[in-house]
Amino acid sequence: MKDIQAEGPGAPDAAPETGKPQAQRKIAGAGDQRPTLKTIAFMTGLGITTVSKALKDAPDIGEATKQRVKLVAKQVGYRPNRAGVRLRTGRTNVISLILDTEEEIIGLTSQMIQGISETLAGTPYHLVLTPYTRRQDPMDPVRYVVETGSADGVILSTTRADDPRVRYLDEHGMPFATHGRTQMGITHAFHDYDNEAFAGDAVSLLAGLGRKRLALIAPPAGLTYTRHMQDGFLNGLNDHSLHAVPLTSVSLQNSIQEIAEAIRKLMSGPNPPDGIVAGSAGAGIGACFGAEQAGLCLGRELDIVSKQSSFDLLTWFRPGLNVITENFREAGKDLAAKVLALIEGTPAKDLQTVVYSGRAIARTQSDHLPQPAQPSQIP
Amino acid sequence: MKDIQAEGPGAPDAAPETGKPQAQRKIAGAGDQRPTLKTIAFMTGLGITTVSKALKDAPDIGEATKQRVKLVAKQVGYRPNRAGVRLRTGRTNVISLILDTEEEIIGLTSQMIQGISETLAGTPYHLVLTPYTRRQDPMDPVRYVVETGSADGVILSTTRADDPRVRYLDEHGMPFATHGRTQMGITHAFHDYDNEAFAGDAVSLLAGLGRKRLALIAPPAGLTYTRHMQDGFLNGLNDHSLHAVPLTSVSLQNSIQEIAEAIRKLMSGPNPPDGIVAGSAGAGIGACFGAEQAGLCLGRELDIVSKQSSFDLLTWFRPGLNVITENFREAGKDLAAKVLALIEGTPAKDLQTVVYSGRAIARTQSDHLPQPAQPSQIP
DNA sequence: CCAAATAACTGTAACGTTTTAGTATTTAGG
DNA sequence: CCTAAATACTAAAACGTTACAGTTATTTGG
Repeated sequence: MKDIQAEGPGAPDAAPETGKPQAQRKIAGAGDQRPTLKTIAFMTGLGITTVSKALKDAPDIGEATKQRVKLVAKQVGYRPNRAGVRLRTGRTNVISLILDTEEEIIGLTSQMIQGISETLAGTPYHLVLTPYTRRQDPMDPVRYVVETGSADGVILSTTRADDPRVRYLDEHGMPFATHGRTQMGITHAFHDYDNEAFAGDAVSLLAGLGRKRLALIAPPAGLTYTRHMQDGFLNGLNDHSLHAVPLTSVSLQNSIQEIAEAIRKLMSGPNPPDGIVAGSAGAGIGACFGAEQAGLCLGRELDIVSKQSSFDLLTWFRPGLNVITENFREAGKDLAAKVLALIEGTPAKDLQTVVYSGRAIARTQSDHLPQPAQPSQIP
Repeated sequence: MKDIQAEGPGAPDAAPETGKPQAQRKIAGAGDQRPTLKTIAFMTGLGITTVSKALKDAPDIGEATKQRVKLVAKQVGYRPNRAGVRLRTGRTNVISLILDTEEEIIGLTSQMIQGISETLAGTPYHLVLTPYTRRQDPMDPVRYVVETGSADGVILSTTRADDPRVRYLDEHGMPFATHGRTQMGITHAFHDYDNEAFAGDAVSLLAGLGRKRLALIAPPAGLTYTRHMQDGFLNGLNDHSLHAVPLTSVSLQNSIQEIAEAIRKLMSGPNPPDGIVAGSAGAGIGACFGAEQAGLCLGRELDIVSKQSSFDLLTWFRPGLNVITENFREAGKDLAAKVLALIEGTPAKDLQTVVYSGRAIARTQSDHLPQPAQPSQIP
């Protein structure tokens, strides 16, 4: 148990005020005189080294002394100076979250951050955001972190089956965990949602509703989970002897409007699907709009199964829109925990998780008062 | 112009590889041998001091020397060591974003982060997230940042009219900018959306649609913009001689479900409103659901005007749902710029902005194919 | 009783940077 | 020609921390 050492915004209570509220400071941002090891050394009459060791329970310090030092440290509200530690040890106490700011699976960013913060609270770790845009090379932020040593660990999102960032981080020995798997023969920590199961369940659900011709709004090509979701979808179709309606013009990356338009076209064209599996909340919404613009009624002419983030937006969105939830908050929580474990030496092979939230339940029209009373199940 | 000094993930291109890809490192996260001032000093045959000064264009270094030093620095990919700088100067090159993780005005977090990152790219600043939950004292993260001097500047969200965090930061001389104004006689940097104008416009729009009895889904009590929005709403009602329908059971803080339920009740009760102003996208969605559950049709029995974040979700959501956009990305961009300006010495009074996106346009039913062709304007 | 081992503590150096107070060398002023 | 000032450069110290190599006392064991 790091006791006093545990620093960070979520750490044990703040010290009683350091002193008087000093009006001016020499350097921006620094509270005037915060206690250092020297302060404690002076107060206890011990050497700086002794204090340092006592605080981290070194074996060659007397028990009584440790107690004394810790007491004083707590009293004066000692918090180790991050810059000092970092300079000396190279340890940054920083986890870097690298994210594609343009990607916005609705609640993803905030939920993920929330989860990560939850894990990091009470540890000395800070969360630093290292975003990049699509115009940049995705390698940029990764290289930056490694080259400048600006973090002890990294969390990656939007993972690709063959992801150069993963190779780079692995080669450079930087601890990292990815949201999503890879397929490149590198053993690394990851947290993934079982998109295959999701798609499979979605198909089963639609099959149960009597649907025969299904379309999938899939993630953009290249991401690992694109394959997973497609596999699950196709296997599901096979299992239930249903037909696929190809839809390649849009992916989850497209805007709601674009998806809506694509779905409208699809539904208005020849041989439209009677069931749609949407890989994200945005796609689900877009699909609804598109179907409506084509003059169709969800739950009657077609049903949709959509994924949504833990931010519960879709559940009550439309009848005929069935929802399976992926919990990004949990993902963030777990990813952070994995990175911390890596840093502490846990082997990556023990830090691989695939989760699945469980099956969705087909929702009936009765959940939606304003709709015509007509069961969505076609027996 | 900080040239070479400009560090950060968005900085000029990375150095050509430091050396061979070393497999093991002494300390996690550090690339093996990255160049320091000492390296450059050795290479140029100059003293460390000279190099340091040359890189920051000190006046007492010869022009030729500066050129030489900068060239070498660029060649070896020199990046100042953050810990060194921070230890020596107290400067962290960090901006801390303090946010209530439970608050989730749909795109807020990610949009804001995107904006902030945009400003910070190309500067040496990193963005550190310091979240807190409702169970904590909102002062905790603020105190933490000040006491540990862990940032050069702070961005606050969910600002209150009388906000102890603002007082604290001001008293301790920590540069900060708030998203939203305060009313406590402290001059500080802020970026605010003109919620009074928003509500006023929303009312005008509903008045133009012939609506007479309006309800407002307002922010939770205590936040500054709650007052603004209410004022705008009430003034608008006055101007158009409309009536207010009180709605106090829910605020923007409530979940979509809770809002939907409250609106359903409201619409089913005596004297229901025929127009609703929703202060956030979530509230707008909830209001739609609630109205539908009460068996009403948007655009016919009632109209709704909702705010939404720049993440364009509502525009095509329902007919009768009119949208006014608040751009959180711009807010983040501006807030970050303001904090940087503060750090560089710009007085806070010059860093106060209220923006307004402009009026919404009443949307007609014809935008929505599946709806009965019936104009939403009641002449 | 002395050597060796143990326990408890400490000084020095170093991490990379900037600031302070310099030292040479050249130029200008009288 | 000598002093004063300007120019170009630099060594040393310090920021707070930890690793390393000690240094005392005290205890053990032969």
